[in-house]
Amino acid sequence: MRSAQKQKLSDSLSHQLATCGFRFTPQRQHVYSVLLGKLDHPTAEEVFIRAKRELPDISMATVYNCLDALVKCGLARQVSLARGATRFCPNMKNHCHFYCDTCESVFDVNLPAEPGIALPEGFKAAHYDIAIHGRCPACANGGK
Amino acid sequence: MRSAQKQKLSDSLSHQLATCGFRFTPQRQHVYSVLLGKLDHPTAEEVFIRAKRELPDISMATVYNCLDALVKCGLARQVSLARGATRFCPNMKNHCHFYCDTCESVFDVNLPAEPGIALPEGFKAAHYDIAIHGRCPACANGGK
DNA sequence: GATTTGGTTTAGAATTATTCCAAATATTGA
DNA sequence: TCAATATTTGGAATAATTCTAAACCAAATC
Repeated sequence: MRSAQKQKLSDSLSHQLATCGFRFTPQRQHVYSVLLGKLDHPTAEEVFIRAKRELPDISMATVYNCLDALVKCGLARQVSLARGATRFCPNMKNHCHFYCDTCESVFDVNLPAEPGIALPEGFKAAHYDIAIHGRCPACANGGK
Repeated sequence: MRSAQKQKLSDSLSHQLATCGFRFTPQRQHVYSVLLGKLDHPTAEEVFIRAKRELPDISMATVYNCLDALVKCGLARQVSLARGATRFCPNMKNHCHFYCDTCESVFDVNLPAEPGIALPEGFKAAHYDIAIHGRCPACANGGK
């Protein structure tokens, strides 16, 4: 990534954090860059392992804190697809997730528009989470 | 519930289990009736507590086993909405879930039709899981 | 510039959620 | 009825997440 681009990213991160009353810290910056570095829906544990390469002293608690801050300020989504660890996704475009029940991989699937589901009186929707379960191409073939 | 109705339920349970190669057991029957008894999306722990009232010796491992069997044979859905325990839902009609981020309650929301999302070549969808996050009527008013 | 204030990080303990295991038991099919 | 196999049980083990207190750090105040 070019340095100017990196600068831009950290400006927007800093701004988004500030908007929600969070401080900008090296840990948060790095956790965000780890998320952006590989869009494979890592768990907190996986983010922790990746973050450690550059910040060897970062702790698990901090990774959770950073991820939560990113989610709260709208720079990442938390993805709960099955029992087991929650995953994180920095793709904030309108999309949903395909979860392969066989290999447990997650794929982003573009959504043309928000679903538009009629809610009963009084419910206030903040966001939609659509998950499609099934088999990915590799598992649909291989696994018979 | 009338006895004839109960009989019918356990017939269909027995049949569904058999179809997937599972055996019909008193524990599975009771766990299923616990789920049907209160449609509030309980966690495995909550099911365990409720099931114990009638089957005091049932174990947590059995509750998980029963719930998994019900899910696999199509009599219940597993619902992952946030970090923390998975919940279970015996409503198999076409519906989605509204999750109140404030009080953590779950509500069923009717869906007129399946969403119909275009998947990339090779992906095989088994089922859709739509969750709407936001605030329920009580929390939308009270909080704030 | 020194001080206060409060958010953040850290390591590790604690808790929660789920899975695994081996022995005992129950169910199904022959 | 008997054998074969699935299921249940209690408890141990593991995985995922949260909590806690002390140290640290940045921004606001004096």
